[in-house]
Amino acid sequence: MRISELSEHSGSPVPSIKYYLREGLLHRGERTSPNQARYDRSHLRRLRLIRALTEVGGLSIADTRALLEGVDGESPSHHDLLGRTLMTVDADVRDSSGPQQRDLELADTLTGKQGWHVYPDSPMRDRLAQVLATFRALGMELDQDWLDSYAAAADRLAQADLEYVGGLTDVDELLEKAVIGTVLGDSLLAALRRLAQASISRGQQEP
Amino acid sequence: MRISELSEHSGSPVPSIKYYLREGLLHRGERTSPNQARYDRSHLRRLRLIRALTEVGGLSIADTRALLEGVDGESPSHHDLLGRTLMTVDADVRDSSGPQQRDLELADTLTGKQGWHVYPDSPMRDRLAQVLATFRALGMELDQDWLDSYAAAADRLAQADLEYVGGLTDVDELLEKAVIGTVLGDSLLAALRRLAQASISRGQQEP
DNA sequence: CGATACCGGATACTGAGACTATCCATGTGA
DNA sequence: TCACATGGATAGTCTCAGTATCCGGTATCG
Repeated sequence: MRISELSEHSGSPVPSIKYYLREGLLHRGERTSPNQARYDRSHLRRLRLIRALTEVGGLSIADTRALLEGVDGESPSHHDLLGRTLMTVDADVRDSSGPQQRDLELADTLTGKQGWHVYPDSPMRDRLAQVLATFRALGMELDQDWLDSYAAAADRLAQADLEYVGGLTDVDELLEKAVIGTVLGDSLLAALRRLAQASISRGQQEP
Repeated sequence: MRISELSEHSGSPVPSIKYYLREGLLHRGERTSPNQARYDRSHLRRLRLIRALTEVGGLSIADTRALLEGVDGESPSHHDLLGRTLMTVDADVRDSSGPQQRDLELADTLTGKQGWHVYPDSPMRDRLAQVLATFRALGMELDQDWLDSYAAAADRLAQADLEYVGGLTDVDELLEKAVIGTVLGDSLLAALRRLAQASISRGQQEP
C-alpha cells in the first residue's frame, strides 16, 4: 500500500499521515527503495487508533504518543504495564503548585474506603486531589455520599473493564483495547451521564 | 476592588482578566468614572469558576462562554434550563459527517434499556452514537454487558447528582453547581476510574 | 524511451486558540 | 503634585496541529 492508498482507506489526508510519521505516532513503512515505502494493515489500524484517541477521546498529539509508546513497549508484566500505561493517560496536571496535604488526605480517604491500593507517587493521586481542591475552592462542600457514589461507580466500571479485557491473552491486543476502553470510555460515560441527567431531571419536573 | 486586587485575590494575571472581560466570560465592573471600574465578590467567584472549567475541566474559552451564558440567562423552567445547559457542555461533535443510522439505533437501545427519554435532536444522542461508532471502527465488538454497566453507572451517577442539587431553591446557585458538578465530575470520574483500574488490575496479578 | 504524475522526506508556512504586551488618555494616592 | 495605576483598544507572541512547498528519485503510460 502506498501513502495515497493509506490516505484513501483511512480518510486522513496525506500531509496528516506524514505529520504523524514525523511525530513518531505512526511507524515508518517498509522501504522498497531509497525513496519509496510500503504500508500495510498495521499502519491503517494504528492510524484509526490515532484519530480515535485525538478526535473522539480529545487527547493531544503528545499524550497520544506517550500512550502509544506504552502500547508498543516491551512488557515485564502485563498488569504492571497496563497500570503504568493507564496512569499516563491524560495526566497532565498542569497546575504548577502541587496539591495540598489536606486534599491528598481527602483523596486517600476516598480511595481507601473502596479498598484500593494507591501508590503515593501515582500522578492520578495528585490529579484526584487537585480536582477535590477545585471543588472546595468553588464552595462546594464535597458531600461524602456524593463522592462515595462516584468512587463506587468507578469501582464497578473498572471491574467491568477488567472483566472485558480479562479473556485476552495477547498482550498487544490487551493493551490496545485497554487504552481504547479507557480513553473512549471517558467520552462514552460523559455522554451517558448527561443524557441520564437530562432524562431524570425532566422526570422530576412533573412528578 | 480594582482589577489589580482582583488579580491578586484570584491568582490570575491582570491581562488574563482583561481577556475574559473582552471575551464576555466575565461581566464588566461597575464604572465609577469614565475610565475606572470597581469589581466585587461576584467577579472573584466567576473568575474562579472560569479557571476551574478551563484548567481542571479542560473546556475551551468558547465552550465556557456558552455554558456561562446558560447560567446567566433567564429561566422559563429550572429543569428545562438545566437540561439545555448540560446538553451544551462540551458537545463539540467536530466530526463533519453525522452518525449512521445503525449507531443511532444502538444508542437508542442502550438509553431505552435504562428507561431514559432522549430527544431525537439532542446533540448528546449524536455524540453517543459517534462514540459507539468509533468503538466499532476500532474492532471492539461492543459487548452488551460492558455497555450496560456503563449506562447503569451513568444512571446512578445522575441520580446522585440530582439528589445533591435537589435541595437547592436558588436557580442561579443550582445551575452553577450543576455545571461545576457535571464538568468537574467528568475529571473526578476519570481519575477515580484509572485508580480503580490500576488497583484491581494489580490485585488480579497474584490472586 | 520519454513525459509526467507520484513518492518519501525535509523544511517552511498557516490558522486557531489563549493569552501577553504596548499604547494612550485619564484618574488616584502619598 | 506627579509618578504610577487604570480601563480599554490594538497588536504581538507562543503553542499546537496540521498544510504547503520543494526536492531528487521512481513508476508507468504511451
